[in-house]
Amino acid sequence: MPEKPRKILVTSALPYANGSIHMGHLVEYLQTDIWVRFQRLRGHQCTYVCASDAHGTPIMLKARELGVSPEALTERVSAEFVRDFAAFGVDFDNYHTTHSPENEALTVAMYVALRDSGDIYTKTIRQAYDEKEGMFLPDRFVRGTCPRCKSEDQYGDSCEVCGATYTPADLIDPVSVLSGTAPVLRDSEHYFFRLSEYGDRLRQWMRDASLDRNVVAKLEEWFAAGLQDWDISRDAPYFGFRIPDTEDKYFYVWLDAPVGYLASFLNLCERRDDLDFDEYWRPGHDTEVYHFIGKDIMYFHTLFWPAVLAGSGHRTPTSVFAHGFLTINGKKMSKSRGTFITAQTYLDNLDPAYLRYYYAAKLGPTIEDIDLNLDDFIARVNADLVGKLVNIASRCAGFIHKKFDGRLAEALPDPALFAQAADAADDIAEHYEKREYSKAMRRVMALADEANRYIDEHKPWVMARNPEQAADVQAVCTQGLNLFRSLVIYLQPVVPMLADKARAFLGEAEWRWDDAASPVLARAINPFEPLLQRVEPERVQRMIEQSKPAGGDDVAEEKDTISIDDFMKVDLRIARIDKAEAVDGADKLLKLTLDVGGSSRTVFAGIKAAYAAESLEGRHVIVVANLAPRKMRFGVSEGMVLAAGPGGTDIFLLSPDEGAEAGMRVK
RNA sequence: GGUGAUGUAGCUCAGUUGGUCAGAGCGACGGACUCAUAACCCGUAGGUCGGUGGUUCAAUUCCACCCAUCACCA
Repeated sequence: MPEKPRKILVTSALPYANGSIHMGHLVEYLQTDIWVRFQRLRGHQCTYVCASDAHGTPIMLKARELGVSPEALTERVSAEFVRDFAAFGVDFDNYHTTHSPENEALTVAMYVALRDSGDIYTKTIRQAYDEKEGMFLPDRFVRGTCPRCKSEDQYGDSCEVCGATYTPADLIDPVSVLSGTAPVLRDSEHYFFRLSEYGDRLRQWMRDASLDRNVVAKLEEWFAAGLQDWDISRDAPYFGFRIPDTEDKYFYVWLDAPVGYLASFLNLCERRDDLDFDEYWRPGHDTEVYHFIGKDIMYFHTLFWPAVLAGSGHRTPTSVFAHGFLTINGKKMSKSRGTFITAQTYLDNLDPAYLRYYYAAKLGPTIEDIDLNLDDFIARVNADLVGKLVNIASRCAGFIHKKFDGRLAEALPDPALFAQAADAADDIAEHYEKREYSKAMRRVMALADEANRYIDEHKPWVMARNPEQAADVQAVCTQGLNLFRSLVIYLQPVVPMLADKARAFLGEAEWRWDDAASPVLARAINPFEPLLQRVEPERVQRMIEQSKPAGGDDVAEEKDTISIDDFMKVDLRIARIDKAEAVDGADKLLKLTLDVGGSSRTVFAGIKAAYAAESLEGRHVIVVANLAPRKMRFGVSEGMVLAAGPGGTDIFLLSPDEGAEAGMRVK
């Protein structure tokens, strides 16, 4: 089934050069790298490029804070990225930066093409401006009180409490996070890209790209909402590329970031005779281009990016592959829990092969999130990789060396069993191709079970006691080692470092995918050395400890613990229930009228299943008095009464001891 | 709030165009073995397939609503 060699260009999203690579980033780079290595193993020309995303306000400000130039900052961070990626075996053909001459030339050229074809126009918009800092503020750099639910200290684009979306101008008491001063609104001319003109072309592209079902659903949603034109400019000061024919307008970082894919590739083409830029980026060629991204940046990669490419005379991506987010032990990564694990901290404690295998064992082609459960991680890696796979070689190699001078038998005793493993190649390849890595891993491990069962059934250690059966011992172990070899070839894209060691042990040169179908026989192999150590739980524990913040400062911002000041923000009061009544049409709610020391207020509480309304009147409870009012279907709730319990009929209201009076503060 | 996704044995996950579909691996328990990094092999474990209604001869699989978790809202 050898296919015609394909020419494939693959990218991973460009990491933003203001932090460290962590476990979450690695999901994407490892998913991509596995796919790339698989394609190469199959004999295709697969080129993998990436770059640091170096522009934008956050990097500019971080550099300023550190007292260095943005260039110096991003260069330093990029060097760390390169080191981390290399350690995890991420095999880029090129790693570049968006702050490069190639990228500037390409970005400007694409902009000019779009402008000349009428896809760019200018419009004056009104935006938050920090007069003290002398700059316009991105939405996230303004904080204030949510106009809808009145929650304090919310971002300028949306409220984390009630989910409302708005603009910084809508905030009550807005404050610039840079200077602490109140921003003013100021007019500025911005450049817009006519995305709205690209609806039909994008729909067509969506159909051609055979995107994941969930990605299509998301796109349909956006189409239904109507495509809006895209603001591609930012005012100085800004770290980025200046827009031609302007003095103080810069390209928005999200315009030049994806161009970085082209720039990195162009930079590589300048060094490689076998790669032609136009063959991959101009229409009409038989090459393939794939972008691996996280689901959070689908908007940019499935709408803006294909439109910008098409509008500037380039080809559109063959497809875009989106993955989900990583949780650790079922929760978002958290510094205080020690699950904000950087690549470096992982490497200080554990073998990258573990993580590559574990991610592969959990990854599928969808945008579903995956969970790194550390107990499962230890069990899975040890059971599958060490207990099953490596064990096959380990239990056969000894006999071959001790009894047969390291020489394999002339023939396989059970060709059918070997064929079974060899025949799985197509299925496994298809799984890899479709990014169904978890299915591929399952299949390989099932074959490993077969191999172990085979050895167990033939018991070479028993036959070894009988000199007449020597040939059988050699044959059985040769069979086992060949099964092992085929499986390792299948796993090479996932655990290349393990495969390299196995290949050295078997004394072979480079492997191709098809080599899994033909056994190695009648030749000497090298002494067996442990190919992979078991995961030591203590190491995992240490990694967690090392990932926890050293001081107490960082803990507070993690929200797992709060300061006394945070607690004092909560105004807890004793309240007397004056009236309690069932709410018409609500299954769980009781409407409570509370006396909170002179003032009266209404609170809806979901305690109907646990308390009869009449039984409550007159009793004292504890209420959160300064909770933002919340509009409910049956009226506005002006607080919350405290209760414990799992819910349903098991709800238990908190009461003060005798003597407490309505209105007293709880602290 | 709107939209989308997810919720299956202790853990991680398969699976069903509705009827041997209630599964795998790990863990646990029992047994066997000793070649192997206490690995491997055999067997057992009975989870109302998030909840409540509905459609149907039949629903975990279809529909509605609800709950929980997550994401997106340029």
